[in-house]
Amino acid sequence: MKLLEKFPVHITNSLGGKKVLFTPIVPGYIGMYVCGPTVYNDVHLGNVRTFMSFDVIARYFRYLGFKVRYVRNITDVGHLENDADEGEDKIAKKARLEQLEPMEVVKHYTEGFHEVMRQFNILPPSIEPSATGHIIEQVEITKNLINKGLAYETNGSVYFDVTQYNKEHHYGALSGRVIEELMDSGRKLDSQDEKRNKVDFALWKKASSYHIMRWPSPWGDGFPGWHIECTVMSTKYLGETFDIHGGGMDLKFPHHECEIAQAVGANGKSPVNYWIHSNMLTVNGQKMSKSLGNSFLPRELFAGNHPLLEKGFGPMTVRFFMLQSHYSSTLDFSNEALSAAEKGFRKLSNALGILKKINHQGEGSVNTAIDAELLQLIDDCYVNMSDDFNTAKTLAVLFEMASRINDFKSGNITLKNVSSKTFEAFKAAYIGFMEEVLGLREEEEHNHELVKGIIHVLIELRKKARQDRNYPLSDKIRDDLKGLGVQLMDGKDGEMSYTIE
RNA sequence: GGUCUCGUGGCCGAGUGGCUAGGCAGAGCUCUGCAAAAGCUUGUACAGCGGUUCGAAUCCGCUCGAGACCUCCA
Repeated sequence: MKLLEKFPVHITNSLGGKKVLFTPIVPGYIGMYVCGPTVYNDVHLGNVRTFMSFDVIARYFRYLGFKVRYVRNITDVGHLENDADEGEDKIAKKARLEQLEPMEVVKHYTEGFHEVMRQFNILPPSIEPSATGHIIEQVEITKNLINKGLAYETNGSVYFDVTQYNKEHHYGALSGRVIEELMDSGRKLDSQDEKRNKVDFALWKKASSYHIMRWPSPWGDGFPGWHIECTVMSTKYLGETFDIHGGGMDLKFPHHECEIAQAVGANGKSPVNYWIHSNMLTVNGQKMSKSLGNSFLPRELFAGNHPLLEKGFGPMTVRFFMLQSHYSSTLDFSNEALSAAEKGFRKLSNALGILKKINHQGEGSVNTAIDAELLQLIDDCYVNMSDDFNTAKTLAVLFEMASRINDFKSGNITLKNVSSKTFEAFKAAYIGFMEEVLGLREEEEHNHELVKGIIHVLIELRKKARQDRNYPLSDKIRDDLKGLGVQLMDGKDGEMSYTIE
């Protein structure tokens, strides 16, 4: 745990709202739970941002040497359209609309979700449990809460008694809500006859005769409420109290507040030590969301097939773009910002390619000032990441490192003046922070081998033309290729490289 | 209506009491047959008003503006 001692991690804990030193329950191990997607629709880029934020957090902890158990669920039942009695499960609704079995809907969108995660280089969690796989546990905890007097059954449905809970505990600690205000504010819901108080929320819902997703329970056929699945799955795999719980800011209330109430009610202890909430992706200042209809889908982004986009952007460009802001800030999505990100990312990516080809050739007289600067840059990466996962500042350091890499290449810095130990550490750090921590790799070449072969033929022809000083021809080759999105770059000694848009 | 967050230069976006964020775009220069890439130099900023302080983008108050949550949402 040397790295952790040198660069102790500080996290802004949503519970309390302060930046605090992170201390795991068991030294060297971290249990982390993040609310996953409800698989009733395509994931959009706002969803992607959240999973990317926690991907980087898990990656960094692992880079520091922690063993991380990362649990991210799949919500495949129990997500109500609203909290009223007529609330319909999202999966069931989608299935009805599309004339599909609910599990067909779940399968389809789960696979789509995984594909998107793969495209953005978001690593899979250690465990990916689904709500339908934990019906028994959800029934058990509901029974437990009834026995403790914290839940009640009405007409085949079971509700959590928030007012009762609040007598001994504090409902609203995470979100800063005051129960009295919740009682008499907010919009009115249609039918709440079944609930004792409007703040109560469903643990189990009775399935109406036409409802297609249903399981037997002590209260008749029904299906679980939304909040209970996360309580069950997080504590089952991570323990009654675990280190980190993450999710989007919009889940803070009521979802995460309810999770706390359920866990405290059932187990008598606070479930989570550190709550982390990632902020929203906005479009023209407004939250990107399915209900607002301003979502960007990944495939629209890649193809540039969206009214607000002038062209397509690769997933790594988007990843870089998102990591340029802090996870806790809103980030505005626009064509212009993405174009800037594309060029910025190319710079880092080029440097990565260059660095991988450079090897230290034995030292001469070491310049201690340069050596010290390079070592400082490595430390800066750790310091910034340990400071509440500040990817924006870390990227600024990586840009500085990229400049040094170009210095190595151009000879502005002679490698002989750098100790081999420092160089190897620098190389490992740049590659490590780029690829392992931030998950930035070179944009996937979707080009055919044939295309690459043809480009190389043209490069050879152009080389010949240049040797013959036939510049009109060599320029035509270069310009025509540029028109197709292939940028040739002449290096020293006839060396040639190219980038493809 | 209640609770909360935010307002940084042409654009995006870090930063929380004094010390260059960074990227993109712009200007000049170097290198190059010309480009591109790379390097060097460079300008523009902290919504407004008032207060605390030796000193505030950073703390406090007010005003204006934007957004989020209070209903499903990452």
